[in-house]
Amino acid sequence: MSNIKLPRSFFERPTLAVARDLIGKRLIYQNFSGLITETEAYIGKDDTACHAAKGRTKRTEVMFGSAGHAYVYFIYGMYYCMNIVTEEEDFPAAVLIRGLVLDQPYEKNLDGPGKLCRELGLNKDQHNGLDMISSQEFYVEETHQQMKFIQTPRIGIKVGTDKLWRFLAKS
DNA sequence: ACCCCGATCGTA
DNA sequence: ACGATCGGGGTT
Repeated sequence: MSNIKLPRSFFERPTLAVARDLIGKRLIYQNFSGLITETEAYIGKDDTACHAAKGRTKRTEVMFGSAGHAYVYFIYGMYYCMNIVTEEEDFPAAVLIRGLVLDQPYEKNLDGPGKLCRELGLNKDQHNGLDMISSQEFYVEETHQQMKFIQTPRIGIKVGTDKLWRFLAKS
């Protein structure tokens, strides 16, 4: 069991590679920990499904910042979704964390980005913009799980469904 | 000041 | 497959 926190260089890579490689890594938040089982990539201004496609605004600002920071946004009047910023500064991109299997209670499945944030208590006020590299209670850890995965179109969006930018662990 | 819609969820 | 839900992002 390695306790190696993923370094910023892990997130400063192409977003698709980060989204793929996050499958099977362990997300740590306070007393919660679990394996990431589902991710989606949102990549730059040319990706019409990406919030940053409309440009740099107050909401999307963190996506333009440095990699390894949390981008947490509010949606549907009642849910939060949590992403990790990727790539170089000023290139707005992030990986949405859509699925997590908790270690405790054993293999509790958080399948869905809203459920995941609700269960962990992640929200915009407290967590948007947090640096997941310098934090000691909110970060991603290396594992040596070799999880297989499949790629599919992204879920719940009306545009950009032509891209296979969703990564899902194979069970 | 306001309008409109959404990177969802739960139930059917 | 669909309706509930409603805050706030982006624009006026």
